Amino acid sequence: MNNRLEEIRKQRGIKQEELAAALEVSRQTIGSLENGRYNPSILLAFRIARFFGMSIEEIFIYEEDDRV
Amino acid sequence: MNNRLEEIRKQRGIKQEELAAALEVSRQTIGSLENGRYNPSILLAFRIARFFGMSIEEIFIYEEDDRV
DNA sequence: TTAAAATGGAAAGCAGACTTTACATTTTTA
DNA sequence: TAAAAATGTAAAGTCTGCTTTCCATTTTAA
Repeated sequence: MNNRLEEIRKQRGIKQEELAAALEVSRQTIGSLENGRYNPSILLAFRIARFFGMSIEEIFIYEEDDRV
Repeated sequence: MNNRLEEIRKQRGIKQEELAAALEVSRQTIGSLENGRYNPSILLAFRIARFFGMSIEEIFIYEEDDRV
């Protein structure tokens, strides 16, 4: 799964650390998501989407062959 | 987090086992989601939403105090 | 109303999401 | 250009999502 996290975060002019604080997760979690090391839990995805005022689908890009 | 899985599945007149097969997960996974034993991964949430032709937000109901 | 089908749910095991700690590299600023 | 700030990334640990197996309970159908 791809995502537009880094792009959206930079549009808003905020740092990984600030986003992490706002979402109450670690900075490493944000970095790991931005660099595709893993996918967010659905709860974190909701919190990210809500923080940016967007839908999950606008931020996280599901690809047909993504397996559970 | 709440969800409308059971309601939507029954609207479509399909069984847990059929939904499980369509999504390529186990029947127990569907039952566990419907009964709130755990939340889906974001990949499974995407697959469920796509299967029903709905958005994740229409099926899974995030509540403000849900923590990661 | 009994047999079959559907659902509920537990246990053990594996993989992935997230944490903290720690250090290296890159980018920004003075 | 040197110091400071921001980001990359790894390791070990915990917790949760999902699996398979198994059995009990509820619902449907003959």
